[in-house]
Formats: sequence, structure tokens, C-alpha cells
Amino acid sequence: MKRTHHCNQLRVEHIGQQVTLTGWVHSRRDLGGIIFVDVRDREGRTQVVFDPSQLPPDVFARAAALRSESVVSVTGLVRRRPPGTENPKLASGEVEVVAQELEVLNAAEVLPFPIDDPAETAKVSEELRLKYRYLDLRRPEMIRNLRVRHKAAAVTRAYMDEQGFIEIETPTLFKSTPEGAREFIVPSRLNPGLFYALPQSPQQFKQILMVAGIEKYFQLARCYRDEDLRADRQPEFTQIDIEMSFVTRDDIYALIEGLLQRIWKEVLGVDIPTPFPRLSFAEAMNRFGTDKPDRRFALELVDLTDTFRHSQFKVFSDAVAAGGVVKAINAKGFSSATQSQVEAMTEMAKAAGMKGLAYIKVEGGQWKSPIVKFFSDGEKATLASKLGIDEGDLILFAAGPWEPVCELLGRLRLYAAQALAQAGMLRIPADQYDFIWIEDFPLLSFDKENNRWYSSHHPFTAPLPEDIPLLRTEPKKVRGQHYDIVVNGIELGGGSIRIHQPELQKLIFEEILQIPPDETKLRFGYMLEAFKYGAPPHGGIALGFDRLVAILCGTQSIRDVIAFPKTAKGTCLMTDSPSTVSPRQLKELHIEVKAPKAGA
RNA sequence: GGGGGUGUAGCUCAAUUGGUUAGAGCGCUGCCCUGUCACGGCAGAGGCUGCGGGUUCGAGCCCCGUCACUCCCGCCA
Repeated sequence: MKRTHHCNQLRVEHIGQQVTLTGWVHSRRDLGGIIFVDVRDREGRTQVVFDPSQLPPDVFARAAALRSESVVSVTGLVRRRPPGTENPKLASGEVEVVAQELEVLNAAEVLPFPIDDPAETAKVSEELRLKYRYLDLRRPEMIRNLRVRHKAAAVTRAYMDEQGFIEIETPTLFKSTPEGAREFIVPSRLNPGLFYALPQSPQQFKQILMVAGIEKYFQLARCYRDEDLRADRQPEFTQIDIEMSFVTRDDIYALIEGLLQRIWKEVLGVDIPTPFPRLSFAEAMNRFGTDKPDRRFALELVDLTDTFRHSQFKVFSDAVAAGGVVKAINAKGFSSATQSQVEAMTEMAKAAGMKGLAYIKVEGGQWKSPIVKFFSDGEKATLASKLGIDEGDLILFAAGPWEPVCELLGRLRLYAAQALAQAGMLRIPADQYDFIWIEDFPLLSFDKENNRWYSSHHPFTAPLPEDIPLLRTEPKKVRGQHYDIVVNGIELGGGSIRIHQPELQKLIFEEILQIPPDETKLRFGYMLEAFKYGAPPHGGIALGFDRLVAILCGTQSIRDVIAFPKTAKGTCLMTDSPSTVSPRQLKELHIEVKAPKAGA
């Protein structure tokens, strides 16, 4: 039963040897007098021939009764396939194994969905694939994804080790912290009424490790966030978590550039150039309308504030007078936009707080637009030159406060690019990797509803030293030493240089973020105290490992690179979790359930 | 919390827009077949059209509700 070779190993040099293969019945072709069975394991496939003239009847009968995905052990002789019957699609296609013995180790029932045809299986609903994940994972594509994931992890560990980093595990039973993502809560049996929280990141532990003198820490850390899911967001996920002492931003950039270069080289064989370009948050917003620009295509935002400052078109000039901006993008060639596409874009504008969507379609040499009649000849000329307007273009405008205007046009830019790409009018190369650093984020954002400032990143982010004096006077002008790494419009990770002075940290918590002193002490007291006993300046970063692997695998959803992912509602279709627990368990945990019984 | 999409045979999809007995390919079962690799041929089984209500002479199709999956917004320090 023990295998002598795996199923992608046998070649012409093995001809004449007796071998044993173990694996799954990939497919059976029963020609009546002769039966072919492809045996598959994780490495590949080999054709086995059952010839009744050379076999005991019971062995042949077992072969005739084999079903797809039964697990078998086959012993036989390797021989060259007869001339003309070689299969060039199979790596082992020059040879075949002439069966002598067959043992069925586990007979499979009829499968809920086919897994032998990649094209067919790719169409099977994800719901079914998740319920029978063990079948889904048998597909070569899925095994490949898991291998890419493993390889990326292995390369990361090797690289970080070479760079002098120590991998340290931190608790997953942590403490609830205010602010930030919603947490998963774990009741404490030994401490009635008290709760742990699963960490949304090892942030505080890794900073404490810097105080502990570790200097260079990393971890492939599991993190948990009880927020709504997306194609690129799971409630539990993995990040490459890194922290270093005595560093500046440039040290982190160089480290990560080296890491990503190494991963891309060893996993994909692709050379990516370093250093990565850097873009300020302000410039990214101004040019791309997002803090994670996809620069593989143009369609950049153009500022028209000065052009329309004194325009007769009041919607624009009023917006400028109110301190806002006027911006536009030229969706080259998108005058072909359908009615429903224009409606979709108008909905996006309304969702962004605009009254509607101002646009110009350039068709038949005409500017077709409800608003162009309000423009002076000078304004039209400026538009034409600034936007490079040609036949077939679609110009989309937005006017109002800077940030919403940029964000709206950023979304419209992506929408137009996607539509143009689908129509074959724009090529967004999938094999191009545009890495970019975004930096100089505002340290603080204002929450109008609660009338208070909150951290754009997290409250441990250090302000730029020259901006510290502005903290009390002009908080919105303070830039943080925060940075994001972006590739092809995907936020791959982010980090910052941290605050290491307890006074400054206390000031941020209590004066800027308005967290009451007793609350600060309760939640972060141990950190503030730790910083009193010799805290080195430090900084770090975390990369979304699932996203990174998804990019390496060229897949849209991180579910494709996680062995057992959750659905959009956070359930596991295979194990049927979450589920109810027994009254006894609840009692031990001092928990009383008030929610109506879930639909079990 | 909000918006969009999907749900018909084991799987992937049709069903002339409300009309007779809901079809096809693959898979499955049986028979035939000694060089197939998407094997082929013949025959057959297989349906609470996600679920519950409603409108109608009549509903897979229209309406209301609900469940599941999915995409997006909010949310994700």
C-alpha cells in the first residue's frame, strides 16, 4: 500500500520498474475490454491501465466498479505508452502503469459537484464549494493557492530572520480597548462578568516588546475584527506584523521593499523595482481621489477651481466661494456610457452628497451637456486644454468640499476604468505590480456627529516633529508619521513611527482624543507606565497577508487563499458555526442569552 | 443598518416575458464497447422551481414577506 512514487514522478527512465501509486481516482475511462484510470495526488496525475488478459478477474472487477475520488493504492509495471497514445497534456503522459494489484482504501460516494474539470468547477457556486471545502481544496488551483501562501510565509520568515528579526507570539486572549474595530469578546469563566477580547492586531504587545528591548520583532499574526465582511475582509485574518526600534520611516520602507521584492522573486519569479515611489496623501487625493491609487491607468483628476472661481455657472462658483473646489476627470472614450451607467454614476454622486452629476459627452464634434451653455468661451477653452478633450470623451465634474469631491471623482474614475476595460477600450495589465508608498496622512480627523477628533490611523502614531506645536492650535494640519503600502489600488498594509514619550501619548489620549483620564488609565495605563521605564523610539508596519497572497495568486477574493474562510455573514458552511452552546456552558460562563433563538 | 445581484434535476444553465406534461449539457444507473485521456454508443432514473403568503381561470415568471449566498456603501483606531 505504501507508495513508491508520487503521481507526477514517473517518466521514461522508470520504464520496467514495479511501482506503487496512492491517490484519488481522478477519472475512469471504461472501454469494456480495457479500463484506464487516472490516479491523482497533490503532485499530479498518472494513467493506470487495467488489462483483463493480465489480471485476476476480481482485480479487474474492482477497477470496473471504481468511482471518481475513491482513494486507491495501485501496484504495477511502468511502461512506455504505445506509439500515438502519448498524452502531452500530462507531465507523466509518455508512460503508464500496467496494473497488477488494486486496493480500494476508501470508496467515494457520488460527489456533490464535479472536481475533475477545472472549467466546470470554477462555475460551481461558492456556497457549495465552502460546504464541501475538502473537495474544493483537492482542485489543483486551490492546492496551488495554498502552496503560494506557504511559500510567501516561508520566504517572509527566512527574510526576516536574515534581517535579524525575532518571531514572537503574542496573546490572542487580550483586553478590550476603546476605539478601533469592533472586537470579538470572550467571557472569562474564572472571572465572572469579565471578558477578554480577541486582538484586532498585536499593536500594543509589539510596542511593549520594543520597550522590552527586543529591537526587531515580527510575527505572522492572526487578527480578529467583528466588522462586516467583504471580498477582501474576513473576521479572522493574518498579517505580517513588524516592529523595530531606533528607526525612521525610511528604514521601514527599505525593509518592506526588500521583503516584497524577495517574495515576488521567489514566489512568482518576477523582479519588482525598488525603491517604490512615494506619494503624499494630499497628492494621492488630488490626482486619484483616493489614498490607495491604482496608477496602472491614467484618468487623473484635474483641478478646475481657479477656472470656475468667477464663473456664471453658480453651482461651480458658489462651491468655490464656500471654500470648496471644482474638479473633473476625462473618462477617455466613455461617451459611449449607457443610460444605466450614467444613472449609476449619478447615484454615486448623490451618495457623496452632490445634487447630481455634471458631465459633458463629446459626440459628433459637439459638447452634449446640460451645463455647457453656462460656460464662457474662455472657460471652454481652458477646459479643452486642461482636460485634453477629444471626440468620444466623457467629462465628469464634481464641485464642493475638497475631500468628498476628490473621493467621488476617485470612485467615478474606478467605475469608468472598469467599464472601459470591460468594453476593451482600456487595458489594465494584470501582470504589472505598481507598488507605491502613501505618506503624510493627517494625524487626526474630525467627527462631526460626536464633535471630537479621532485618530486617522491609531492613537499611537507619532506626529511629524515639526507639526507637534500645532496639536493644540490647528489639529487638522498635523501630519502623522504614518504610511501605507499600496499595490494596484489595493491597500496592502500600513504602519507608523510611534509615540514613545508618555507625556505626548497622554496628551493625545486625554486632550486631543478626549478620552477621560480614568478611562485612559484603565485601558492604556500599562502602556503609559511602560513608557516611563526606558522606551526606545520605535515604529512598525503590518501587511495584510491574505491580500498579499491573493495578489500573488491573481484572485479577487481572499477566500480563495484561505483554507477555511467564512461567508459574508461570518458563518462557516462546513462546520455550521457559529452555533448554540449548552445551558451548562452558559452557566459556567455566567452568561444569560437574551437574543431570540437563532434560526438553527 | 442601507442598496444591488442570484436562488429551477446531484452540478452548470434554459423555459418565446402569465398559458398544456418545466427542458438541455454534464454527472448518475443499466447494457454494449481492448488504446482512451472531455472516450464513444443505446436506454433509463432524477424536480415542493429556496421557503411562506397573496393576485389570477391559471404563477418558475407578477406582488408581499422570509431564508441563504454574493457585490457595494456605511463600518473596518
